[in-house]
Amino acid sequence: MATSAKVIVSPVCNVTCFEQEKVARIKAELVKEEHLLPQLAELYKLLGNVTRLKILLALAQGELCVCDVAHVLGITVAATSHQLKLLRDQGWLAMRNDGKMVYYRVHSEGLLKALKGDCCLLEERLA
Amino acid sequence: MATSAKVIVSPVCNVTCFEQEKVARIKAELVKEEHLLPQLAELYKLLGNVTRLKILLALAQGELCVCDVAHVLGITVAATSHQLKLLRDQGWLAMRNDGKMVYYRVHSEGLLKALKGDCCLLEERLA
DNA sequence: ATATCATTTTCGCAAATGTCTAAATGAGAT
DNA sequence: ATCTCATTTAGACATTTGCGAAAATGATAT
Repeated sequence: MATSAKVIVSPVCNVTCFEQEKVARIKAELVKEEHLLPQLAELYKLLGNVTRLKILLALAQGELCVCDVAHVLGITVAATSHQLKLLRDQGWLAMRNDGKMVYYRVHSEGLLKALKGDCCLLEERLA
Repeated sequence: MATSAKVIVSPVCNVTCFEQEKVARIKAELVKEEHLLPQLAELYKLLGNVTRLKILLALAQGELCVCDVAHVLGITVAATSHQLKLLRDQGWLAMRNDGKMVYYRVHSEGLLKALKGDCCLLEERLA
C-alpha cells in the first residue's frame, strides 16, 4: 500500500506525489550527477548506431583510409566521411593526412574497453 | 604513401579500394561480431537520452511509482510511462503492481555498473 | 454499478538522424 | 595552370524520436 502523502510538489504537472521527501532527496542526488548526463547521453547517442559501431570495431584493428572504411561498411564515401566526422568531433577518433588520403584511427583505448565491457553485459543477459 | 592496389571490391560503390585484402580481412572479422551490434546499438540508443539516464539513476536508489518518477523528472506522467516502458521492454527495468500503483525498479545491476564505467571513461577524458 | 484515480496507449507534431546525390575543397600529377 | 582523384560539405528526403494532450485501461472504493 502506498504511503499517502499526496502533496503536489511540482507546479508543472498537477499529479499527486506520494513520497514527497523521497522525491526531493532523489532530485537532490540527481543534481549532483546531472552535469555529466548530457555528455554521457551524447556518447551513447554516438554509439547507438550500427554503422558507427562497425567503424570503431574496424579501426580497432588499425588505421584505415576513408574509402576503405566505406568498403568495409558498404555505404557511400560521403556517408562514411560524415560518420567519421561525428566520431572525430567528440574526440574518439584521430586522423592523419598522407597526400590526398586521410587515415583514421581510434584515439581512445578506453572507449574500446568500454565497448567490450558493454558487450559482455549483453552477453551475460542472454544467459 | 598509399599502397596502390586500386581494385573495385564492391559493386555498390564504385570507388577505389586501396588495401583490398585488409578490407576483406576486417569485413570477415566484423561478420563474427555483427550479430551483437544491433542489440548493442539498441542498448546505446536507449541510454542516449538524458531523461532515461535520469530514470536509471533515480531507480538506482530504490523502486519508485510512476508519478514519483515523473516528479523527479519534471515531465508528464504519460511521457514518463512511455520511457519506463522502453526501458522495461528491453529488460532493464522490472515492475511490481500494488493496487493501482505500479512500482519500477532496476532489473540489472550490471547495467548500473556499465553506466558507472562509462561515466569514468568520460571523466578521465576530461583530465 | 459507478466513481475515482494511477497508469498506459494513441495521436499528432516538432526536432533530430542516416543516407544519398551533387557540388566544393585540397593535394598530387601532367 | 590544368587535370585527377580522395575527401568533405551542402542539400534533400525518408525515418526515427521525444513529448504533450486526450482517450483508454485497470484496479480500488463507495
